[in-house]
Amino acid sequence: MERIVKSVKGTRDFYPEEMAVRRWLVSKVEEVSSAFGYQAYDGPCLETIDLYAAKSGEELVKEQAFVFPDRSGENIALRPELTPTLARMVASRQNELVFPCRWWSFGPFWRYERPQKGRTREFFQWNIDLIGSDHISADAELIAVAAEFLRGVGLKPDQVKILINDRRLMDAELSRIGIQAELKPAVLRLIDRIDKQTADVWDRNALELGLNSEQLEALKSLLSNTDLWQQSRELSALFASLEALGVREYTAFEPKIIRGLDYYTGTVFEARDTTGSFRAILGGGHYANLVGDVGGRPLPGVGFAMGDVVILLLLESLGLIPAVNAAADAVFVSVFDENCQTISSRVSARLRRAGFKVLTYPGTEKLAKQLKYADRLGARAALVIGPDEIARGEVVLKDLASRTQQVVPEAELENQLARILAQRPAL
RNA sequence: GUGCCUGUAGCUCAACGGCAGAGCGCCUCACUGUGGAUGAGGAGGUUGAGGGUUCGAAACCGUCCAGGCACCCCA
Repeated sequence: MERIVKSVKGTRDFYPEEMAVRRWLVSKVEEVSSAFGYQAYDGPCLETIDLYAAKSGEELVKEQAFVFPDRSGENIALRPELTPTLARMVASRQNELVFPCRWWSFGPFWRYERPQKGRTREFFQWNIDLIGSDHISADAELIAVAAEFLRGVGLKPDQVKILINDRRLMDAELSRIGIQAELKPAVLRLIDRIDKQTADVWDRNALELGLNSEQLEALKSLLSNTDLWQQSRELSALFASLEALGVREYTAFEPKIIRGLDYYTGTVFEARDTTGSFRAILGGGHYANLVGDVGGRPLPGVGFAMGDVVILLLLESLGLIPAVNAAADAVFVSVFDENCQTISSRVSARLRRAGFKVLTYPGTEKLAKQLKYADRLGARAALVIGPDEIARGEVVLKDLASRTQQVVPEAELENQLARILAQRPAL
């Protein structure tokens, strides 16, 4: 077995079963994206390192991107995120695009990280952005998109929550309790990891940063104040908007949500399972200037990204991934023997032209083996056409799910097949 | 990139330094033109890889690989 060449660390093979699940996920993503009027787009998977260098200093690119020289010596990166690509694409056509524009994308990304549960080196990510609006209802819309997606895959408000905060509010609050501007970035980072450290360790880290004990107490009290959002005009409007959009129950204010990416300037949000046993499902926020780093005129927007790994782990754990079977609506046409091969081929072709999904057995193995094959593929129906049936112009039509069969005149085949396929398979 | 844990048949796991096994799954045959049953057979392993210790290693020791947990970061 070890003679088989290994796959690259942190990558996954998608066998038909996994591929079916991925395609199902993408179909849900596309469904909700289209429902809100978003258009699909994509960029290249290869980018020059310069695209990311604009945001130099960020760990995401310096430490976590796959970077290698191409044959001419130029440094190429496998895209670790889509936002810089999006920024370039928007900036290049800033004069012709219709703003605000609503774009979504689903594709592969790579990050050179230590793989563990919920984190791989190659993953797929849904990106969705509304670009060119500063209005709070744009923020509300993206959060509603996220909520409707979660609802669409069967998650209930008690299983998953979109936690929302606003960096402007936090900035104002930090000022109010007397934290100097230079200290704010470090304090924000500290807030971001409050749930990862024990209370006394966190307190000690806060004091080491330079906070005095009154500031520490004030900070802790504001982080536990779940009504703090009412002091923010933006967040008040946002939650009212979410109420009107019918997704309020999927959302909650959470002052501990900061998000790591620097370019968020307003609303920030992330979705988590309520048991807290998984990583963040999706994360996003409002940015003041998408295209500034790549040489365009300032353009605000809001967007989020969702990786395929965590959401699928969560859905799997809750039994929400539907059994997807490519052959569930297929008809299996058996081949009785060498002499019946032609008639089986004819019937197959006729059924395919009539719109059925038809597969046959290559060769003339004994019927039992052929039917077992059809059964294991999960085909819905099977045909047996032997000498007796040919002589009478009939076909044996088996309903593989109910384990029943009937003899039907050849002319009736399409009708009877359609009838069986229309029924829910009995389990 | 750091620390810790794990790795035995396709899957789930046994074997506490002494012949590498079970259940499920898989294949074949029977039930003489029919698939989730039953019965009878069978295949499948260099114990993640390559070293060391030992009379003897799946087990003990160090290296590498892979996965998981905590950091880091984030989807």
